[in-house]
Amino acid sequence: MSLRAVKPPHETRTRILDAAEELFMQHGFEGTSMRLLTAKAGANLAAVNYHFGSKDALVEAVFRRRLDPMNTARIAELDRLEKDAAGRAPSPQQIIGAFVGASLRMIEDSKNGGRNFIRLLGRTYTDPQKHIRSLIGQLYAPAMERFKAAFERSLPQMPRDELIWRMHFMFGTLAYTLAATDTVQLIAGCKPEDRYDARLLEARLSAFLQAGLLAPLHDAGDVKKAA
Amino acid sequence: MSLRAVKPPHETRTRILDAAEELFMQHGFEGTSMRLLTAKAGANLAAVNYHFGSKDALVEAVFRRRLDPMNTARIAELDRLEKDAAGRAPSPQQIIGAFVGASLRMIEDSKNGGRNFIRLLGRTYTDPQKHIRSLIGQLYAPAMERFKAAFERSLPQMPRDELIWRMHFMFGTLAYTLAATDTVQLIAGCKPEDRYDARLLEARLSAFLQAGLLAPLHDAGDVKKAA
DNA sequence: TTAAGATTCAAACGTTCGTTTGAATCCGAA
DNA sequence: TTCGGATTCAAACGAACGTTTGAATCTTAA
Repeated sequence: MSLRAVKPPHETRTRILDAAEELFMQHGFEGTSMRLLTAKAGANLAAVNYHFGSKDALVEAVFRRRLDPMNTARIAELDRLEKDAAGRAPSPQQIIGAFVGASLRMIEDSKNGGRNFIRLLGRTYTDPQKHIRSLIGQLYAPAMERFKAAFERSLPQMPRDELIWRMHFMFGTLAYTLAATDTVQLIAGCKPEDRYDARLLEARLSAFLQAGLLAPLHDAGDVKKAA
Repeated sequence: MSLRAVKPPHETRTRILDAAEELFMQHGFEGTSMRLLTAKAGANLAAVNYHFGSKDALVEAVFRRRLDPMNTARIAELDRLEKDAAGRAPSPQQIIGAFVGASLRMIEDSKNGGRNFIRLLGRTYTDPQKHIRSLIGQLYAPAMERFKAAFERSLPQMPRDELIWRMHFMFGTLAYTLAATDTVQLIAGCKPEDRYDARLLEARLSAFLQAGLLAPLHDAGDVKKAA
């Protein structure tokens, strides 16, 4: 039919996921109504419940669609690094690159909603709803264990507690950097355009993260920097 | 009246702010209904609109109550550092300590809702609603300019662009660390109890931030670490 | 004690929310 | 061409939302 031909060539399911990705980023989960969402997707109001079951299930589908392949790619990249290292452990810099690269590569494809998703993802780590946070944690778990083990092998002299905290800090820096767009202007004077020069951002971010990860160890008692 | 005596001794306005702080942290702004909020505060449903005008105005009041004094304290601490330095610029480590310390000191007071607020604040930097982000930015602006100038004086050899990004990264690490509570378990094995040993957390965080801020500069072209 | 302003209260307002329903329509296989 | 499952559609559901109202109550000062 002619009316049908006007719609984008994607399936309804995909159009809904795309619209959800963008609107969730713009207005949040609760701030995005089914009516607005289905209208943007060019679908009927009932389409979400038909295809996904509920709004919550749609949220889950939005994250699964992108996060599973992204973490699979991370693990594959880490596998490749360890294979190339031929027995020796990859360097912290390489491991950081494998983790960060996947996010920044997705920022670059501006045609698809990859950039939108990354920004949405970065914010969702701290979502108020516990079941959403635990979903994210669950989707990340395999990659996280894998990278933790890689860092442990690469930094055998670092106490486990300390490593976990530094991974936490690194993850946080990445998450915030990806989620915060105009908040960058919190520190005034930053041109928001070059946020999306992914190469430059990756260079800056990697340098920061690597230095933080390798920071001199502190004493537990009183704290003076060791270097 | 005896009924009145049962209520906490605070004024209604204060009880509402306290309840809002906690519920906004637990359920988010949109996820917290006026009915739940006023019930927790022991106030009538209409009390929020009477005392604050609207829900949005309440959100603003929640942030102003804590953020203004916190940033005033930050600036005062920085003033003290610069006075003690007697002409010379305070060290990056000292400047970081002045900024981070204010947040972590507020985490420690567990009687008041300071800890709740800090976690709420850490998440709100990336809130979907633009007017909320810009409110936060507005409340931070004076302190941010002040600290940016202090870092510039302390690190005269660092390019301005680079410094802004590194401040952005530092701010992100702090924000995420404060907002992410159970997300720490993303990197499995972390005991959530010692999150609130503020001294230890501050030591770890400061070491990480300082190393990141002072990371070797990279070349703009291809990126290999300089050290 | 009384008058006046501040505050609280129960009740209701209109709107929007996510979801459900059952009929209409599409579409590939028989 | 015809049938049957998949999909779309308009319409409606009850619930929950933020806000408003006007009377009741408390508080304070004359």
